[in-house]
Parts: sequence; structure tokens; C-alpha cells
Amino acid sequence: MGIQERKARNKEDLRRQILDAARHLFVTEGYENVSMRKVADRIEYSPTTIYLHFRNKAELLGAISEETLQRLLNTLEGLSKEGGDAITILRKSAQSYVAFGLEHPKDYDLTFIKRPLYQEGLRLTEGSAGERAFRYLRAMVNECIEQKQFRPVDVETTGQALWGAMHGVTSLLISYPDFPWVDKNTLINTAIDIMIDGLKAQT
Amino acid sequence: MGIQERKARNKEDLRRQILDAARHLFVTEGYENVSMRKVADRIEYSPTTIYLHFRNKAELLGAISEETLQRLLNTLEGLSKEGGDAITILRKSAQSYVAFGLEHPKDYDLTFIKRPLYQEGLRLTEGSAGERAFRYLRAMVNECIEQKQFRPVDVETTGQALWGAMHGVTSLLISYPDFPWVDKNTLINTAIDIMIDGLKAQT
DNA sequence: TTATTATACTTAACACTGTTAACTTATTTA
DNA sequence: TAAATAAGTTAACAGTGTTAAGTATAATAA
Repeated sequence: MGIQERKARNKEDLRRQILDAARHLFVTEGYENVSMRKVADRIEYSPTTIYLHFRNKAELLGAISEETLQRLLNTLEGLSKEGGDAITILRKSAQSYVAFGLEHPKDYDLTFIKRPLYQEGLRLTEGSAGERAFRYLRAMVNECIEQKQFRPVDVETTGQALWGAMHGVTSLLISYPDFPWVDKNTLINTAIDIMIDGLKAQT
Repeated sequence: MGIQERKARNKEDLRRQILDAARHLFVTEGYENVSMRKVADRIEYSPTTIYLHFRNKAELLGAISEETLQRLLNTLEGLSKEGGDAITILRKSAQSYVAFGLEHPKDYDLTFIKRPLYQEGLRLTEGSAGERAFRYLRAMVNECIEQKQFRPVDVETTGQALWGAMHGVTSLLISYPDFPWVDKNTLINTAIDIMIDGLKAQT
């Protein structure tokens, strides 16, 4: 029964085309400046064809955001395999998180800043990228505590505070590019150092 | 020449009506679900009248955001008059900042999260609310250093890192209301404590 | 007081939006 | 070969931000 498979493959191909076209347009022109007709034009299909693959424009954005989250997660999970002590991995992860945002500012904006407003975002269902990302963060914090490099703080609270701080720096740098920031790397590393120092065990 | 004054007053009145109607609608229905026609309906004028006071919808949002910024700034500046040592004032300011966001989530969203995307936001011209807010933050950090409660960190970098952390916690709590957050106050105070601990002078 | 000019506001229109229902065409199954 | 399914399109609806042109009213100048 290769026929059904071919059909499924074609359908999947078109879905990919739509996603790629939409991401390109969303990133270059901004979500609200991109119409379904523009996306359709780009893939040379009629606008309504998109609705055979996505319920509406918000769901199209949702699918793109989910892929962004996956890419970020892959970057982060790769890091823990490089080894090093717990704090080093945590620091590198934090740096990578912000770096990802600054390297793909429009994608970060769509996924973490803009998306929640359109679609109650960030599913944390078992196995979702969001859930895996947060489990990764929890494990890092826990490791720092077990290695006695952090004082015995609450893992969940600390994880959320760390995410907050990193998301804050990232989203401000992205959202206000004209603000008179100090050197970006200095700012990022200072924010990370302050947090880590504040969590360190008293010596 | 009371006539011109009356006219100016009427004009100002209508501007206020537009701003109030627009803020109410933006906050209750969301910026993109509010049309210029809806705002006009609410004040019982034709849609085009709004364009005699604001260049376009984004500028209308900009004016509302500026007022929100003013309100936040007033709240903060009131705090420093209550007295207390430098760290206490800094902590209370940080708490107030987040509290403001959580008490007016839609306003915070419009001003700090959503606005930048529509209009390259946050003017820092001499005397603007944004500029005053940042001067206030710098002064607080400086005071903590001079009182030897903070180690001699760079004031500008530290201020920006603090703002980042607070904005991050605030915007995440607002943007992801369904996320399994720990107790909000615990999270907020933990984030603040970690930062302050990380900045304290070694004793 | 009358004619002119400026102000405040409205009507009508343009080009575009997300989305749905109804239709056509091609492909697969019975 | 006929019926059913799938894939894709056309046409339309109700609504959008915004502009140009028009109208009425009030203020000024003659």
C-alpha cells in the first residue's frame, strides 16, 4: 500500500512548505504584516489550501513556535554532553539561551514574547519541548546543589527565577534595540554571575 | 482671549476621551481585537475624528503606554520618600515594579511587551518617564554601593541586569498564566533575594 | 452685518484582512 | 464503469486601518 504513504508524504511536504514560507515571512515582515494570502502566494497555492493544514493563522504561528522551541532545546541538551562541573554547565546553558535569542531575535520574539498573546502558549504536556526544557533546567540546578556549589535552595523556585532573569535580559535586548545598553556580553555575563553568586554556598 | 483657551480645552477633553476609551478597550479586548471604529463608537464620534488627534492606531497605543509608564514611575518615586536603608528601598522598588505589572497585566503587556513591536518604543529623551525611571534605578544601585552594602560593581551594568531580571519574572508571569508557577510572591522575592545576595559585599 | 476663512467633524471609498461555504477536478475504491 | 473520497479553488462575507473629499459651524475681517 505505497499509495497512502505517498499521499501522506505529499501532504507532509506541503505542510513543510507552508511552515517554511510562513516562518520566512513572519520573520522578515512581522506576524501582523503577513497575510494568509501572502503565504499562499509564496508557495503558489490558493489561500484556502493552508486551512486544510492549519485551523487558522494563530495555529500556524503555534506550529512554527513549537519548532523554534525544539531547536533551542536541542542546542541546550547538546551542552550537557560536553561535560564540566555543574556550575559551568549551568553558566554555559544560560549563555546559550540568551545567545539563541540574540541570534534569532524574530523567532524568539514570535515564540516567547508574541505567541502567548495569540494562543495561550507553551504546552507543558508530557514529552513536549517546553516540558523537556524545564526538566533540563531543574536537573542542572539540582546538580549544583548536590555538588554543594549552591546552598540548598528550592529547585523549582530557583529554576523559575533563573529562567525569568534570562528571559528578561534576552527579551529586553530584543525588544529595545535602541536602548543605550552597555556591552551586550558584559550585561549577559554580569546577570548570570550575579545570579550564580547569589545562589552559591557560603564559603 | 478665552475662546482659544476653551477650544484648546475641548480639544484636550476629546483627546482624553479617546485615550480613556481606547485604553479600556485595549485592556478588556486586546489591542488587535479593537478597531478604530470600536473606539469611535464608544465616544460617539466618527472613526476619522480619532485621526485628528493621533496619527494612527500605533501612536494611540504609544500615548497610552507613555501614561502607563508615568503611573509606574510615580509609584516608584513615592517609595524612596518612605526612607529606610538603600537595600530596603531597592528591594521595595523591585517588589513594587513586579506588583505593578501583576496588578495591571494588560497595561504592562501593552507597554513593555507588546508596544515595542509596533513602534520602536521607550523614548529616553531628557525628562521622559523612561529616562527618569532609569535614573532612579541607577541612583538606588549607587546608594547601595556607597553605603558599602554592594561590592563596587558597575552601576549601569548592574541596573540593566536588575531591570532585566525583574522584567523577566513579571513578563513570564503575565504571559504564561497557565504555567505551573510556584507561589508568585515566593518566586518574586526569591528572584530579588538572589540578585541582592549576588551583589552584596563579601562580609 | 455680511463675506471670508479656519476649525471640527463626517461620509464615502480603497485596498486589504481572516475565514467559510460551495464548487470543481482528479484520484481511488467498489 | 459508478460511487466515493480527497485535494484544491473560486467567490463571498463582514470587518480592518486609513485617506480624500465634503459639510456644517464658528470665528474673524470687511
